[in-house]
Amino acid sequence: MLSIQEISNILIEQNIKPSFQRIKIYEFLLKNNIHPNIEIIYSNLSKGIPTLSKTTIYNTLKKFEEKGLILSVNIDEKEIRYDAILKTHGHFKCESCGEIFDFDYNYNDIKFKGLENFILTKTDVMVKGICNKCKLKNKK
Amino acid sequence: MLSIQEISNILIEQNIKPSFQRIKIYEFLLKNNIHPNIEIIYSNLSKGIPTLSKTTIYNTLKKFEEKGLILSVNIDEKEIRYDAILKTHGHFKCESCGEIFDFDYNYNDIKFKGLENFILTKTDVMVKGICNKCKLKNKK
DNA sequence: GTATCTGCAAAACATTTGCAATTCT
DNA sequence: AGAATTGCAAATGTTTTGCAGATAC
Repeated sequence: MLSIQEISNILIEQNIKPSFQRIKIYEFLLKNNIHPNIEIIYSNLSKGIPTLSKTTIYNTLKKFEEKGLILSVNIDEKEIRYDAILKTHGHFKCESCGEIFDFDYNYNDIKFKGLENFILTKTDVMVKGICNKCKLKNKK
Repeated sequence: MLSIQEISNILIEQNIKPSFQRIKIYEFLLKNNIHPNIEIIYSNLSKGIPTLSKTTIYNTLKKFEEKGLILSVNIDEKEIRYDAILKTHGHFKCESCGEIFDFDYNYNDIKFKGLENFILTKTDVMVKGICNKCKLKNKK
């Protein structure tokens, strides 16, 4: 796990001034690979930082995404979720329990027919369905 | 292009009572393959149906999606878009002009590693970037 | 001491809900 | 008449904006 100093250095490398709030938010994303929404980040961090505001979280996540430090995940119609894992992967949302799972796929396997001259900057494979746990639960 | 009668029959087949509003909304989606949001559907159809309310459009699209007649497209963080094309395809959003393009890909090319026992009900490949037209425009 | 960052309060939107009026059979 | 549909108005919930005070270099 990364130290505060290491996290701070990552922010500086990305041209983001490492404030206390920003370090804590990025640390939370790194430690909790749960594609959190603003609410989850807020309720977890505000315990330790009572003055933390949601506006700061919104501002921070927007800046992180602009700088390429994190990705927003749009699989949930209602709210934006965030992911600090930059390695290519897809997202599965279980429509029964609501949980979001990462899965691997091979980017080069996909032939994007019709986008030959386009510049592709972000790809996300979004899958919905029922996860194995819920599938077994519902069988009973 | 389908007649009102044919559209009506499609709705009946899907167990949807073919009201005037529903027929017009589905007809709009079929005729305009532009992944419209609620606002676009409303502003276009309310010319011909002055009493049409957005609530009805929301209700209708929700019902259409439940019954498998259309798909919601979530590539735009801000709002839901709708698509009457059910054939497997991906969506590309140009971050310069905002337009959404369909593209083809081969579903069977993708190996979903880690979802082996899951039930997959909906897959969408979402790509963002710059479309060719905007790419050329920006070069000047 | 000037830029930036933070956070409160209010605004802005998309979507949902409650409910009464309308329509259809 | 009875059931479903429509649509207005209000509520909800997420994200954005304006701005004043705090913080950092």
